[in-house]
Amino acid sequence: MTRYTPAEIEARWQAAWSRDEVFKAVRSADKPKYYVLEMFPYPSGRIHMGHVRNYTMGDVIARYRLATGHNVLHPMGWDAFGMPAENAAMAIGGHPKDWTYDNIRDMRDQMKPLGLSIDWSREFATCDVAYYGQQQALFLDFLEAGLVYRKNAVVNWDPVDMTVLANEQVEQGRGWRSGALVERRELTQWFFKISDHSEELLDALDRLENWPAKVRLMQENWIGKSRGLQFAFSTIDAPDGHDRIEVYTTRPDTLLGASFVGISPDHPLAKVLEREREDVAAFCAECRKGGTTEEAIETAEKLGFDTGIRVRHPFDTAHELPVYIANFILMDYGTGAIFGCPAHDQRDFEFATKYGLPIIATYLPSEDSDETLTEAYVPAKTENVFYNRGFAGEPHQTGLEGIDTAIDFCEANGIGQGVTKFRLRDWGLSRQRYWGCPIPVVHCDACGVVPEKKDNLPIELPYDVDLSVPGNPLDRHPTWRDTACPSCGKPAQRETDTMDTFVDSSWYFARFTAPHADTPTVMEDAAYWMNVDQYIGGIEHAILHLLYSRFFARAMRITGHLPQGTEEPFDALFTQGMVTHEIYQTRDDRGRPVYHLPEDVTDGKLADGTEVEIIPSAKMSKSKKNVVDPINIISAYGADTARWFVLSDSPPERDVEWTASGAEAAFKHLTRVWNLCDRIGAMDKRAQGTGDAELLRAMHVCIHDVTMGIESFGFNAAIAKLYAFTATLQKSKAGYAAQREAIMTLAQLMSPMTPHLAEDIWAHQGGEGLITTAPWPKADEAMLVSDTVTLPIQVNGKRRAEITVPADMSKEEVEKAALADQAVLRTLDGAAPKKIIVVPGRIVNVVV
RNA sequence: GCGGGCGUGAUGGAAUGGUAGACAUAUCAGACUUAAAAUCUGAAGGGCGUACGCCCGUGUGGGUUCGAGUCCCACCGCCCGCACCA
Repeated sequence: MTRYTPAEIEARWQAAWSRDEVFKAVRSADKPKYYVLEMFPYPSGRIHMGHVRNYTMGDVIARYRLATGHNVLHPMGWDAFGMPAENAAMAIGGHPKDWTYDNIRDMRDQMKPLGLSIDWSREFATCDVAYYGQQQALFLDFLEAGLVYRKNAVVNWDPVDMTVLANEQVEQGRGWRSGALVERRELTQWFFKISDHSEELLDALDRLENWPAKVRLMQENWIGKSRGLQFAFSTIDAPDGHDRIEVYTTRPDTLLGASFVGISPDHPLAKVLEREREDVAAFCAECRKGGTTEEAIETAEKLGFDTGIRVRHPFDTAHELPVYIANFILMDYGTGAIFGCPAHDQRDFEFATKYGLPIIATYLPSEDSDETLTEAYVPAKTENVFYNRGFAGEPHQTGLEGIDTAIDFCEANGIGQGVTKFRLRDWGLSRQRYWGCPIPVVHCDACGVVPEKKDNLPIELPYDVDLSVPGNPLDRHPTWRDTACPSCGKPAQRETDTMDTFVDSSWYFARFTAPHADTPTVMEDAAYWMNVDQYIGGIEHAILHLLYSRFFARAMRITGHLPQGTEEPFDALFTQGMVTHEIYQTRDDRGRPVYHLPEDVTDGKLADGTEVEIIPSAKMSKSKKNVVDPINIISAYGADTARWFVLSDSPPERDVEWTASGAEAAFKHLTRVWNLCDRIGAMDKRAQGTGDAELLRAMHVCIHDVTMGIESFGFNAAIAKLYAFTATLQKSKAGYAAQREAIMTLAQLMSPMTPHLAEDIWAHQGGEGLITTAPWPKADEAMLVSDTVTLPIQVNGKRRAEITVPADMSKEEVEKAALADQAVLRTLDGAAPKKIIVVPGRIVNVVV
């Protein structure tokens, strides 16, 4: 008897796969292709259990597809640009580039022992010059196609770090790193014209049948289509050129309830007034404090400033409304101006109450409702209401009908037109950062903004930078910034902004199809491998990354970098849950929590006997000390155990709790299977036994169940079936031939999850070649049904008995047998059955 | 506020409208052992009963159905996404 030694087994089989290049993806016409992709990692330096779960799921799919005769592409790379590298360089010295490549090396070393079926020859990092140089080429093509442009935009500006911050990087109005109060600042930035594709990106969501409905819905909300009316108020006493104020509303049916007009502090009219009047300038300055985040806006007090300007109501020119500058109106949504209807909008209601403006209802719950409102009346648009100030259509109609008829009425009377607007804004890609892809343009005094020549690409990041001073080191670089204008050749300056790291991850999936090409993609390769058949990653990327990638695929198709039909690059998407762990906590003398590592806690106690408080499972986090390092698990139990565990217990889309006992159990089970293989291998080869047929039937049922499980992402259920079949095999008294067939099939069914153990069993039983490339077992339909079935018998829907009958028995015969059953007769107690329902192979229900 | 999801033993969770609780953890009992660990075997939703068995049971209340964890309606609770969006 030998022992299960994963460390030895796993190294051996990984070497064998590598030697035979079984995972190398090569274009071939004789097999269907299958592209499996997991969202590539940021090279933080350590892999964590979440990575293990994500890549194991992808690996199960990839290995299963390999076994079912597909030509599989399963690549891996690194999302390697970004702020952590700069922060690390600033905190501990060193260079972002060195830090990043060291981390990539470390993480690759930690990942390889997992035995993933990855074609490592396709590996790249987004910070490789070869990658971002091609990204620059894409940028130039996008620029030429009008998919990128420059404009002024309001951004979060950190005055200490001297950089733009993303909304996610602003906490309570302060820069997350510097702690400085964030300012709103207007800068000239590069934008992708994603909003031109709003309609398309929205409509195409319906075709993504194999995406989670949740993700599609989140994208739908994010794109945010709305239909409304755009029209203008004519002004009184306004500065020249502002005799009209354009507004947009989704509730034109409330037009008669308008009691004021509000404009954004960034509205052109506000800007004119700001220059002319000190009080307006002071108010606008006040509004500009604080960031642009939802959070900052949410907490800010609603402020208004009466400009003294008046506008005429379009329906009644004698009716004048005041024009306020208000801090809650955004310049980049709609027209940057609104009309306020306090009766039907809570925010307007509060504003009107604060500034003593009239509250005029245009619809009410019913004809006899009181017109004096104590709060805004905001019913669902689908609710039927009574229009007391309706101007279009019936007095009784729903909000939706009211809106439609109002738009029709206004259009017919020359007051504005119906307009569709989207919430989705253009994607600002400029970052005042060093560790990113340089934007390949040059600023020339004579020629303006000039795109670099493709021949001059890549525009490589300089290595010799000084990160000890805040701000973008590219701005201060002595020689890098200075260059010659690609157009006139005179001295000019490079753009020093780099691209948002989301750009890097928006096309990596396409680059994997030709990772070493000297063009961004190669048509034949992209045509062969695209689309990604199965994409797997976290729900946290439901909106931005996936939306940007969808846009990029379209942009790359337009610019000739992807073939037709790749507009939606991910055929199927799966969002997997996290790996969680309990938190162990005690309190110090001041009652503050002190966290303890799982390995320091035994039976709810510390080594010194102190009881710990156990906080329910939560995302693994260093600060809570509830992190389990995959490396430790692999060295203690092997990769197969780690892989088996993260797939078992919980459905893949849900979180799975890591427990020491669960990991232990996974290891014990794999040991049992290994011992079982050993035992069967030692059997007399001519040994006959009993129950061969039953064992093989159970085996075919298991093939069927596990295959279904893998195909439907029911990995936990598939594993449960494998446990059950292992128990059956363990107890079987079948002969050698049947047992050998059973253990080899078991190994095959386990091979996507525990590939190393599976290979070893295969080899041990004398299997031909590698189990990894052996064809997937097929369930014999004939073997799935047994000769007899046990049917439960219900009386009035309650289970009372069961009968065992031949599987092919007719309905009539089954009825007869059911009614003859002693337990049934007893329950019936002489009552005559009214009806008998026989569901063949399933159940019998007797109704009295 | 808008939108979505989820509520099943002590725990994680199974269950094409057809025997609720598969499989696993934790628990208990037994075998092996001087003993423990490991391993193996078995028990186990709650209640009543010696037993055959009976009653109750998938958040709560109703409905559809021969039959509901599953479908429909309402409510309660939890979780997630979006949101001064005009």
